[in-house]
Amino acid sequence: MEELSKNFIHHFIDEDLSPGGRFEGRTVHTRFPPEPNGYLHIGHCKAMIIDFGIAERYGGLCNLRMDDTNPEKEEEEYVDAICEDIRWLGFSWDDRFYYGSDYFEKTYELTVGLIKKGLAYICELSPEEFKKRRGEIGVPATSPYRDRPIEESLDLFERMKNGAFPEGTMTLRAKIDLASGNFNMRDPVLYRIRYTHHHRQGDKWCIYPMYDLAHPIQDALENITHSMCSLEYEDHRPLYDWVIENCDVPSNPRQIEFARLGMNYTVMSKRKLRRLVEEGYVDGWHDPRMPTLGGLRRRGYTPASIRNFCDRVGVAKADSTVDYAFLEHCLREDLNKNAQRAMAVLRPIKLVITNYPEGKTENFEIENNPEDEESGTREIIFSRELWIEGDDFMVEPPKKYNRLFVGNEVRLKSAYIVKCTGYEIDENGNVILVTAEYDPETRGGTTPDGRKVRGTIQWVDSGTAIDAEVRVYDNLFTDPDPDGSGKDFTEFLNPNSLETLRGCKVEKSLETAESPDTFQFLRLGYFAVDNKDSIPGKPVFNRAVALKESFKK
RNA sequence: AGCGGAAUUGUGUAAUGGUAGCACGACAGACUCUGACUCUGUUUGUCUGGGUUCAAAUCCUAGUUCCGCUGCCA
Repeated sequence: MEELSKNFIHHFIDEDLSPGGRFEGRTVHTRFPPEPNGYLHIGHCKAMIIDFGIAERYGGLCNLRMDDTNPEKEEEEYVDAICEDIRWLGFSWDDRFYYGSDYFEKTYELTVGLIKKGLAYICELSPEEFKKRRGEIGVPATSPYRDRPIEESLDLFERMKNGAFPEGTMTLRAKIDLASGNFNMRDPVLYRIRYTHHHRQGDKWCIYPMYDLAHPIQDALENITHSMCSLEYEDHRPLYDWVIENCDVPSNPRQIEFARLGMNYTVMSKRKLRRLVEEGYVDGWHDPRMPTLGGLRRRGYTPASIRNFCDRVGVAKADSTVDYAFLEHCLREDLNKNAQRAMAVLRPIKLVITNYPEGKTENFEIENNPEDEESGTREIIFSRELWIEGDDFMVEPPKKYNRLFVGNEVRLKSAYIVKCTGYEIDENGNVILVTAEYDPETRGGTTPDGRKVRGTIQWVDSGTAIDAEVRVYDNLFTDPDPDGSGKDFTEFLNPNSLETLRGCKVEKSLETAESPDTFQFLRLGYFAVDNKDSIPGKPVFNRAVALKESFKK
């Protein structure tokens, strides 16, 4: 068996599986538990890589569970979107799809058991009152209700379930330790009253379990062995274990915490992403500048690139900020292998080949992806008048510039080698046209005489080119750490995060391309067609990675 | 202050007492029908002070810094 590198979770699991370990002889079983109150982002993908990945690595299973214990925030709309995003990434849960709310009945029963053991009681303190009694660091909390007789709590809990009391008037609390330094153990609330319609349970329930009660029970009922969650739940682990130990559940899952994904030039918290959407800084959850899976998809990120990224950033318990450039690297890697190429120019200027017959056209066959023979070829049309990229010509070229300037030869990709003979400028001094002569001996871009031509540029036939609108995206924030200064993160929004280029020219093949996934533009970077936004005849391109500066002085 | 965590190069992550490695970035060079990709090379790191040991990123100890918690959210 090959040696895979291990992270700290693997070490824990190996230990649990080894002879005498906690789960010796058991099948590893994990779960991915999104809360259906928003859309998934790349941070969730890291969690999926961990949850689904560990199951796969150990030959186990991973459940998908909608964590919907709070009726106030969760909506069905998100459930479908979440499933779709997970499928898009390529993870599969087969028939192991659950809702946390499916366990409400069982959770209620188990909780009654807790009360019977004298481990939970009905508390009539309001949130404000409890806050006053909660105590301080080193000062224990006080509770006038924790010695309530078991029978009385049992009765009140049942009536609470039956809707006898208004919201906020009582809760069920665990009887643990009012003096604990870990405030989560100071008789935490287990159930609260909410007369809110639940997206699946309707109005069946008016009491809802808290996460700290519901989650361990759900894990145990699903026979989860390893329950991975983010670092902020570390303080809750004693409570998680308390629930497992004291409820009559069939298994004893182990909670393991890891640091969530942080990336520079972005924000990841659902709350902040929601603000960006609701306050109109972006055009919805799927705006290509968003780190949501929907946004990344529209920006040209492939599932493979995102998964690979999340896999390679690793897992640890230290807070980390991963460089956005690494995500771009992972995309480039995938695109290089798999993306179909096409030629386009973003800031076009005209190139006239003066010794090429007027009215004549030629077809060239060009490979769709030089790294992938399976990708086939396509035809491109060549004529006397072409569009070329504005910065592929310079009046006064700096040293080492090997594209077009008067007297220099350059290769028009897959077509001919041309020599620049002149240019025209308008009244403002802008170059509006470049002239060149082609060498008929170099058809297909070859040099029969073996001469070296260093520059190769991209071009589009002017007679058949399609006018396109290209959107160029930059980071959403100007600061690598929008949260770091203590200021509101919206102060660092990048006003130039979206630039729309009109009058771009792209090759005709894009008009009929069946499913134009992703294209690479010569020397400039990679672009993706955003199918959702494209207007027939007017392809829209999104920049998928940062433009590489094409020439450095 | 109480409780719980964490510190390895610019960034992320390995090394679980035995050569501090890998990836990204940056820089330099080679190659190239994409100034892309690829390849080669370079630079920079164990938070600090003590201790144990033939040997410490790893174990002990005393500090420092950072993060999380004081919802009837998850």
